Amino acid sequence: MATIYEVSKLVGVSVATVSRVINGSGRVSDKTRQKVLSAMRALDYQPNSIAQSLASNRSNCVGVLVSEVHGPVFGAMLSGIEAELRAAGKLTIFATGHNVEAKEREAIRFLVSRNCDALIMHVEALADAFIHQQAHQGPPLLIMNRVVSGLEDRCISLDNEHGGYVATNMLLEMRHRRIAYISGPLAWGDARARLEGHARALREHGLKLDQRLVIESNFHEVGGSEAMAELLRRDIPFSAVVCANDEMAAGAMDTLRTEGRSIPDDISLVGFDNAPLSRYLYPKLSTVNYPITEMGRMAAHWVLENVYGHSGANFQNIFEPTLVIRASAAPGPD
Amino acid sequence: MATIYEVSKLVGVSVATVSRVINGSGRVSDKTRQKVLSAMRALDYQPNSIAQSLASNRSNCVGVLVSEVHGPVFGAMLSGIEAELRAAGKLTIFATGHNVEAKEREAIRFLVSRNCDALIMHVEALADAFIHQQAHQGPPLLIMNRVVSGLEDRCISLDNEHGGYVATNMLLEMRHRRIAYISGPLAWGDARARLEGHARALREHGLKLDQRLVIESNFHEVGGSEAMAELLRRDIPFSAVVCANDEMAAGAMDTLRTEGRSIPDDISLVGFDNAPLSRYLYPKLSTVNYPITEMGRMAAHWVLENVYGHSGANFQNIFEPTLVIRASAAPGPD
DNA sequence: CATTAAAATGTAACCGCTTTCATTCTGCTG
DNA sequence: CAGCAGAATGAAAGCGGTTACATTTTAATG
Repeated sequence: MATIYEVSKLVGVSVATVSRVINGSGRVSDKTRQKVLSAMRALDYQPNSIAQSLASNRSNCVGVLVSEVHGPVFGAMLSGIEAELRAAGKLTIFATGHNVEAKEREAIRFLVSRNCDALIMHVEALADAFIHQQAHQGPPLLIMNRVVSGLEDRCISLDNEHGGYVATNMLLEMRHRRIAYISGPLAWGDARARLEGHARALREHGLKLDQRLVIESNFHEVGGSEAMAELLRRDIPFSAVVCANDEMAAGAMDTLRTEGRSIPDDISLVGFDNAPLSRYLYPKLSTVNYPITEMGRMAAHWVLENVYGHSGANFQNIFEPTLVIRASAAPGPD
Repeated sequence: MATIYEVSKLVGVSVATVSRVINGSGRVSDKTRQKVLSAMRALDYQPNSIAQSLASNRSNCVGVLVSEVHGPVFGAMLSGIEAELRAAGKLTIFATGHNVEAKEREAIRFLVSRNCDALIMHVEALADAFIHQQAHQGPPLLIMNRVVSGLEDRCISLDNEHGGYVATNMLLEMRHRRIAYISGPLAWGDARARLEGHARALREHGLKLDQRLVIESNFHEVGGSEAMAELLRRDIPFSAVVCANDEMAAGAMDTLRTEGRSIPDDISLVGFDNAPLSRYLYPKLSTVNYPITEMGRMAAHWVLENVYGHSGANFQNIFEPTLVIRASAAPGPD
């Protein structure tokens, strides 16, 4: 590979000048610029990005910490981030934390050791304190799907409460009155917020939350399946169920079918996330859209503006979920 | 961040010695090594990976080119690659090619410009010639899901023919005799191979391929849906359908349901890929497993051995697909 | 045409590490 | 104890760029 020296020699200018045309910095006469450019082309010259990074103290890469690469959420998020960054010539690097504190820590170390210029992280196991510390000593931080107090302006998240609200509200407007709820682990903020939204919707319709119709589960398919079995076992009438995510809804659907309940004729079902699987279930699942790709884009956007100095549009912290109406919910009994 | 100089100063040795203990290269007395290590700890020293790369001409990162980051296949592949590489302290970088030739080209340029030590690529639009060229001038190459002649030992792929064979064979053993086939674009090698496997299975059972029961589609859900509609329209009896991937199977399922055909009572259905969605369909889809995560792992493995000199296990080029039996296929008519 | 500010370009230090080669220590051997 | 091989360490030249600062050109002005 040609180096900047060979280019400078070929043109008969100093490397400084070549560097200037590469970076569009400093002033270079038009004539020289053209000569340099054509020499670069002639040699098929490509700046060595590592040398650039070392000299400029800019790696032009941003680290992304996710739980897993695959799976509906992270893939989409990474996808949004990468698309945006790549268009700006920045590199996306990533590491997985598997929702385990030690691994998340280690992943951060790994990404930081690669000198990323910014860090976008989706972590669940790490404590707020650690995040604060990291925010103060490491590269600029952005936190996804979580609100860390004191760092609100660095957090990009969904208005989960509102999501829970619209899900239940839709069922209420379909005249359902006895609505069960299968929740995620209430230790997690998002699960709590979704449930609160559910409760608020009920309140606003003059109903109160019946704790016997709320089951705390684990966001997984099997959990949803078991939770639904438990609900049926309790034998308290309900005509609709909100699940705090689509996976649990899939499990719940399975149980309902096994028990001979028809969806949505006997029981209406609503999920949350609008994960790809929700379109494949039968009947197709009504759910709450989680604009995770958009949120990834926004994160990348923030980085481009605040770290790389691109001027750009306004920053949006909180995203509003919207309803996705499909076949799994129908008007309830009068 | 502390530099190697500060460490060397603190210990009272030269940077060369510190470098030796960092890399475990050269000889260092045990006493000195200990002193250096504790100094590194004291200063919370972390080698600057960029400087290391520049000096050693090794970036310790490998590039992965995929079509998309999200989606069932690539996420899983990336996941396998990353897990393996990360365990070896290597960085995985990626770019998306969107199955468009120009973009795939550009993505390669991008990854190579980042000085990756190896390149793992899943490309569909690029011609063999270009791949050959790239193999000769760029970093070591590995090609996923495609067999490029002349570079067979660099290709990791599924035995698609065998996959097509086992899918159809299962149906034949269930006494189905009239089996339709919804194919992917026959311009693609994998789609062709799968169809060939199907044909061989038929032959081995003394049947011959009825072209009227074969439809070339596009690997997408809508395509599968339309293909199934077309099959029904042709009004040629069949009791089972093999779809060349799960997405088309999902579409086909939709159409069958709309047309009032019961699965598997009226029609048995088999997919291909064992994509996550296959578990969510109703009835759950019987399919052919595509061990893409394993294949990603293997790719990473090859790189670790052949580029980074790790000694390791044997290399496997061709992976065998296996049947995943679920509810969508049942014994056929006598 | 001399003067001068601005524009264009060059010089060279530096980014933080690796690695070659030279030098200094060790501990043995005869 | 001289002589010496091998182990341990150090000195310094890169790796390929960026950039502060110095220097030379250029063009405008009186």
